[in-house]
Amino acid sequence: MKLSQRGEYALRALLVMGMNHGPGVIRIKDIAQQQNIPRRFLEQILNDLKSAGFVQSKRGVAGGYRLQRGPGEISLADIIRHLEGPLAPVGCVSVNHYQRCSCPDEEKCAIRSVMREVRQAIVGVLEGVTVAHLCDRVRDLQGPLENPLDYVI
Amino acid sequence: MKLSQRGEYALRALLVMGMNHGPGVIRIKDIAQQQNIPRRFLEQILNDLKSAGFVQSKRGVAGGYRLQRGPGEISLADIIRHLEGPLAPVGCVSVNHYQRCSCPDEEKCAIRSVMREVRQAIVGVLEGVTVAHLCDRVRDLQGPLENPLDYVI
DNA sequence: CAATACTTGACTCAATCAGTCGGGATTCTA
DNA sequence: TAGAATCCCGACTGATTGAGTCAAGTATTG
Repeated sequence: MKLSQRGEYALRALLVMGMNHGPGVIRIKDIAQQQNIPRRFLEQILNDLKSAGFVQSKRGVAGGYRLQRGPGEISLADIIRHLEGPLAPVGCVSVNHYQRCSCPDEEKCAIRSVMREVRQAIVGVLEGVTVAHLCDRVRDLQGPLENPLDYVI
Repeated sequence: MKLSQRGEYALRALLVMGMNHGPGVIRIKDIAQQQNIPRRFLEQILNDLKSAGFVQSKRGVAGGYRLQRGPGEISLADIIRHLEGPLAPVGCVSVNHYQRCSCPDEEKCAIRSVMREVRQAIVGVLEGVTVAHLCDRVRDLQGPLENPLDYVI
């Protein structure tokens, strides 16, 4: 029940890209600085997000990254599933990555039935939140007083 | 967002002890056989559960393990917290094991606010289920037709 | 062409996971 | 009181994962 550092960095980076979504791109270096993420490591992560289709990149001098789809079309569930594997706490209740467990009778397993509820609870939250929602939250948390260019994530 | 093998074995073992709760004890060997758990590994796990106060043991010929507290007083949240650490997906939303993260401003962090919801969802389920509840579920899932001595977990 | 970015793959180092193993300490029973 | 059955304890291993680092390469623009 843990989000890795890698996963957290990815979310933060995607959020930055969400906040700045538009035709242009953002440099890795800027994201890294703004978010306190080791640059080399972030490179690796963005590369991964790219080959998974979450972001696209542009090389060369004015290069950088941007979201591939709109921020409203990327749910946290999608992202975390890609980065960390199944959301379910055990394989035997995972819908997308089901894996049989070693218990005598899965159908009658009480632990499984609880874990299914846990899974539902997690997925319920994470499916419902997109990068766009995250951006909204940032704006809410920020309050209307601050300079919109000064936002913090 | 994962329960380790160790954690799963522990839950299964505790459930067996819950189902057989009474003055007597159950042998490690029996639990291991019934639940398909490597015996040596289970020894290690039960030892841990013992020093954490979940179970007590009796040595010698008629030795074995039993729950220390009543099955209704042990929540899955307690058990999993002991075995796997924080239930929260990130340290910065953990109530019992808070840990600051590297984001610029935690109070205004949108990701954090989502993760707090995820934590709440998980904890909500796991705090509400005790070993006694698990036993009830076993009986429900089993149905009234079967021989009560034949139950399966 | 030079500077600036992204790209790719390999590499390290530490920690955690899932067990295994040997031998020791207790307790019951004959 | 011996011996068998049980739990107890610490060390050990081998594989995997986590968190980065690094070097050299490729594309783009001024």
